[in-house]
Amino acid sequence: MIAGAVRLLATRGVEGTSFADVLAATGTPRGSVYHHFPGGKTELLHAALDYASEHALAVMEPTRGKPATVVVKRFLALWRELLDRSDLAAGCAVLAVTVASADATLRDYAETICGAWTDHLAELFSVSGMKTAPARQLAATVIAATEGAVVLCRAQHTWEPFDHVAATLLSLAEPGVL
Amino acid sequence: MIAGAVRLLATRGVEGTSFADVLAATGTPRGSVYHHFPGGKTELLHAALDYASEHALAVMEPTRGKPATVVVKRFLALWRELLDRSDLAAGCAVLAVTVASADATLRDYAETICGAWTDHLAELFSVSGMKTAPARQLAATVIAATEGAVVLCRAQHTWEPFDHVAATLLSLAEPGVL
DNA sequence: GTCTATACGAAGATAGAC
DNA sequence: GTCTATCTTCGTATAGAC
Repeated sequence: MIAGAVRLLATRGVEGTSFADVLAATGTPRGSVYHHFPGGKTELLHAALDYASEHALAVMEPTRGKPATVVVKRFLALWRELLDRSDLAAGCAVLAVTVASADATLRDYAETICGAWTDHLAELFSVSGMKTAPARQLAATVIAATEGAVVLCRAQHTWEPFDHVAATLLSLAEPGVL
Repeated sequence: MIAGAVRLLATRGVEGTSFADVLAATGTPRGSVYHHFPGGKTELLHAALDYASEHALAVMEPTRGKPATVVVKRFLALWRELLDRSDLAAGCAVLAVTVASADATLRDYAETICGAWTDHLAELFSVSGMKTAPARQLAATVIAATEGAVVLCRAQHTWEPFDHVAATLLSLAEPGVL
């Protein structure tokens, strides 16, 4: 059910992710929603963000110690898979909450996740040999450009933005560029 | 009223932009909404997207013939102003529609706008002396990274992502890099 | 735990008076 | 043109039976 919420969040946004939709999409019994999520929709979306965030962090982790280009490649692959599986319809659940949630608690949690992603990516770059400042710059650029590319691909129904951004980011991750 | 809709769209998303909110934010009389916008909310948001798109294109235009770094600087300034005026709360109206609109007509219009932005930016880079392929790659990267940076700044309440991305994009726009 | 039924509010849209 | 009143739909949340 949490995974279903993530999927809906990523494709239709916060307001498009109603309980009815989540239930219909996952086949979950209706009567037990507030049994499992006493906090209602906020709690469900909170769990969904958590799930999405952990998944992303877990995917990045095995690249620890590898060159920066490998880290970037793995990060790009994560999002390429998302776009591919959804036929360019799904995006980032965290971004969806950031730009369209009325709930300040949820937006704050999205803030935490974004910060964690940046820190994690920057640390992976540091371990791979980059100095702290360029590592943080590269991390911010990679996350921003990738998130933006995903949105553009969804809008334009084309892989072109993603391919262009991927090429650019990989060249930026080459040793000595930043 | 259209400008008010753009503002709400950029800060709260599609579902957060109710007629009541737009009216309250702009002081428009309530009874005449469907007089001016017979198509209802869809028509209002359509007009809002149009307005936002034209504004962006108009801001870019005076950089025609200037070096690519100047074009990028002006584009970045456009978004820096938006973030600054809203204290890191507002974002891109077109992006908001792309990620959270149930209306396929609106999403399609957002697609058109994204395409127009990319084409326009790529043409400015071409005029400034870049070859077609790198011009398109730089255009896609600039738009994606900037849009992503705006979202991250909103999420984290920090200018850090934007500053990092701005520095990276400016170095990418230097002659001969791409 | 899971169900049905229902209360409650929000928001889009329409009708008709002025 | 602008207003008020109202209809309708939808989504969250609760109550209570099984």
